[in-house]
Amino acid sequence: MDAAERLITSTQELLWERGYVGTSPKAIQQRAGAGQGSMYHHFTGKPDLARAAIDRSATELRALAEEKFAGPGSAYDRIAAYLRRDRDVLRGCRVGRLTQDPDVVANPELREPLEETLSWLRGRISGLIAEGVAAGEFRPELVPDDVAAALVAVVQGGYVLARSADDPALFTRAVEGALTLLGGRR
Amino acid sequence: MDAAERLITSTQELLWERGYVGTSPKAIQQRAGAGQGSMYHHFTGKPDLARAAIDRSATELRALAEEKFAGPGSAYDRIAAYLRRDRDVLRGCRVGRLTQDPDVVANPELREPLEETLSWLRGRISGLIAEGVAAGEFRPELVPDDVAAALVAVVQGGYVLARSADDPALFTRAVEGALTLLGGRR
DNA sequence: GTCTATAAGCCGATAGAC
DNA sequence: GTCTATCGGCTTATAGAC
Repeated sequence: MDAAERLITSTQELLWERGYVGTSPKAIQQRAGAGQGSMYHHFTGKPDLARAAIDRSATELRALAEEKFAGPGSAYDRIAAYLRRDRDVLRGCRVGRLTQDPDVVANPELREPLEETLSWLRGRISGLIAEGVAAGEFRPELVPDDVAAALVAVVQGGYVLARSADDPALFTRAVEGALTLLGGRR
Repeated sequence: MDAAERLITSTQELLWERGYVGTSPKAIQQRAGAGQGSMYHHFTGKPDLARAAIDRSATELRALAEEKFAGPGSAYDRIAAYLRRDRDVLRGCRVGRLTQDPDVVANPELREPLEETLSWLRGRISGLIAEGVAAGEFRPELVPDDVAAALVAVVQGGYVLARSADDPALFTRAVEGALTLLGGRR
């Protein structure tokens, strides 16, 4: 693994753990085992490197989600598989957490991959809801885009609850509550 | 308003805007119009002042929520009133956002008010769900604690969605989706 | 109570040698 | 490509005068 690559993965880790404001070039360099010169040779600065790292994390997240969305079973089954997928809950969401970073949200270059990822997620789930409604699996009054937003929000908010109490079980509670509300094969 | 008071409210604002890691004593002092000496006279340091500010924000949040929970109408009505209450959505949650701050979560003194607040919120909503189930207003299979966690998560996650897209409407989508799923007076 | 002075170290970056 | 040197400014205090 070359230096540029190590810088990106180290930045991914630090952004996940400490956010953008809490991550310094120095910390990135130390974790990557690279010097100042190396970092500023490969990237124009902290925002440039962060963008590369966020893009990488976004791609990883989509792949993990798609694995469940494309799995077997009914629309409900696939949504449930996504919501219940193995997560290191107390670490939070590698993409969603950056939403709380003022310097990320204020910078269109850095916010773009966040918006794209969460938008894709909503769209993917919305399609499954529509599919389930058409199949008579879900109540017909469900508005796919709204329900999808609610489900994505439950995941993001589940992390918040879990971290506030230092207890992953609260994430599970929120997800199970949402699945009961969704109520498949009524 | 004396200096100690101005320091607390300034810290509340900055924690809300920039989080704990992103808020420096210097920035607090400038916003409060107070000097170094003043701040370190009234508080032992940044964590001490932050704790006072977080306690204050937590109290404010509970009061705003209780206003809706204690309002008129059925259980569904009161939950809907809470979920739909006026919010400056793009600012995020003054309490929930601190959950993403590694230095807050790592410090039991700072995490405590977060846990208490979100726990109280879940408990309050759980009680309303149980009330609604008993009244035949909600489906009997709803598990109050789980549904309450899901609804609190929708609010916290709604902020995430809205901030990711710089669009408050996504918060509204998530909340309306959740209310449809909850489906009062079935 | 509030002020100013001082501190060691980090922040994000640039410059130029190798 | 990577290294070291240097930069002005910020960080989180502490000390002591007023």
